[in-house]
Amino acid sequence: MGRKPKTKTERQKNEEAKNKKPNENKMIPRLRGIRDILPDEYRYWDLVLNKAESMIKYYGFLRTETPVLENVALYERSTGKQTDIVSKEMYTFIDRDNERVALRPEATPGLVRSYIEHGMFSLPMQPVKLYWIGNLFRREKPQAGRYRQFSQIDLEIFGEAGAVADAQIILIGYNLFKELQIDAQVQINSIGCPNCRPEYVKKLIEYYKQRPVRNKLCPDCKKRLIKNPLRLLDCKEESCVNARAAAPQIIDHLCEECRDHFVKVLEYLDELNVVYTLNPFLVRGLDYYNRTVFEFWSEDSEQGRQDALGGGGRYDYLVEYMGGRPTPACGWGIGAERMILKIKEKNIPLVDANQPNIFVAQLGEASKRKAMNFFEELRRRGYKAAQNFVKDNLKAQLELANKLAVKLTLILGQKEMMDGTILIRDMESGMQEVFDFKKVYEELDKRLK
RNA sequence: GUGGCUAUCGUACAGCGGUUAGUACACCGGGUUGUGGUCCCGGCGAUCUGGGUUCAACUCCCAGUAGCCACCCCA
Repeated sequence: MGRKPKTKTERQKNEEAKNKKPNENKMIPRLRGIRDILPDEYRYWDLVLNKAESMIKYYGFLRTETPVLENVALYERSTGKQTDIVSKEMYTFIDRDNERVALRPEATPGLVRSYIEHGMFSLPMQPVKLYWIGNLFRREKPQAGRYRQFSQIDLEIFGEAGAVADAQIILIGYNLFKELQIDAQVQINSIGCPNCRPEYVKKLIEYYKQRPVRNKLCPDCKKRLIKNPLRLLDCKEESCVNARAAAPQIIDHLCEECRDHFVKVLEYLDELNVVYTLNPFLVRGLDYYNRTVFEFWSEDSEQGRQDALGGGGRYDYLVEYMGGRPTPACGWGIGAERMILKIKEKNIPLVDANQPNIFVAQLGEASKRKAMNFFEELRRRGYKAAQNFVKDNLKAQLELANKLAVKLTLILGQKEMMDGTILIRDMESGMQEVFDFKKVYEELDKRLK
C-alpha cells in the first residue's frame, strides 16, 4: 500500500506557501483572542468600571496594582501546578537571565505576594481590604466573553476570619450586578477545611468506587477520581450528573467550626436579602480555597455557555503557604468582559455624564483666539462644551455640533467680535439670537436648565 | 486541546462556474458667499491567505488563518 502521493504534495505545497515571505506592505494581524477596545465599546467599560470602583470604595477597599509579569513559581505554588490554568493556559517564557516568567493568569496570587512582601499584616487598618482592576492572560480558545487577554475586577480581604467578611464581599458583588442591571444569581457552597475535607473526600471516593457508580462515569471523571475527586461533582456529563445525585454531600460532613462558619455566612446573607442558591456541587477549580466558595452566574443561560460572571471564596491557608504569617482571607474576581456582554445583550442605555451640550464655533483668526479663550472660560466655569478650532468654516463646525448632539452652538465671528456680541443657535429649532457677550453665561444657564 | 458552522467594500447584507461583483448605512465631495440634521447629484471602497480542479473560480475541493457555537475549563 502506497502513501497518498496527492495529499502529500498538496500538504508540501501548503507548507511552502506558508513559509513564503509575507508581502511587506501587508498589515500584521492582531494576535488571536486579543482585541482592541474601540471608543464605542469603551463607553461600556466606563460604565462598568466607574460603577464597580465607586461601589467597592464605598465599602472601604483600597486600590492596588500588581505587575503583569511574575515568577512562574508564584502561580505554580498558589493556584496549583495541576490546575488547568497553570498547567495548560498560562503564558510563560524564559527571560534572558534564565528567570521563568509568567503573564499573570489570575489576580489573587500577585495580591497575596504583595501583601506578604510589603508586610501589610502590620498596617494600621485591619483587616486589609484591597481591590484590583487589570488584565489577565490565559491561552484558551477564544469565544464570546472569553479572550486570551481579559479584564477582571478583584476584591480581597486579608486578616479577617469571620463570616461577615465572606458575606460582605458576596454582598458587594451582588450589589454591583444589581446596579448594572445584570441578572445574576449567587451560587454558594462550603468545601470545608483541612480537618474535615479529607474525611469527606475519602467518603466520596468510596462512593464513586462502587462498581455500578464507577462504570457510569465519563473518562475524564475516572481520572478525576484519582487526581482531584472533588471535581467529580461539577462534571456536566449527564451520566456523571446522575451519578452524583446519591453522592455524599460535603455540607453533611463539615466539621463543627466549618459548619458554624457557613451557617453564619448564610444568615448574614439572609439578613441582607441577598438571594443565593445552595449548590452542593460547586467546588471551583483552584487549589487554595477552603470553606466558602461561590460563583455569580448569569440568570438566563441555564445550560452550557459561559455563564460564570465571577467567583471567589475563602483561602485561609494561602498566605501562610506562600511564606507569610497565618492570615485568613477571602475574595472574588469578576470578569469585566462578561459583564459588558450582558449589558450589551440587555440594551441598557448609556448616559455619558460628560456629554457636551454646547459647541463653540469660530470664524477667522481673530475670533478663533477669542473663542479659544472663551472655551477655556467655559471649562473653568464647569460647562460641558465642545469645539473644533482646527476647522475654520462654519459648515464643518455645525456638522460636528450636530453629530455631537449639542443643544446650543455659540458662534463667534468677525461681526460679533466688532459688536462685542455672540450668536446663540438652538440646534433643534435652528433659531438663533444675538446676545451681548457679557450676558452669555446668564443666557446659557437659562437655556440649559 | 477536540468537534460543528462561517468568512464579499469601514459596517450589515446580496450575488453568480464566464457580471463593469449589487444594495443600504457610514465616509468624502458638490447643490456658490458666515449655518448642521432632511433632500438631490457624484465619488471612494470588498471577494481572508495559499494551493488544487477547470478553457474559465468570488463561486467547487483541500489546507492555513480568523470568527462564532458546543465540549474541556473558566472570567
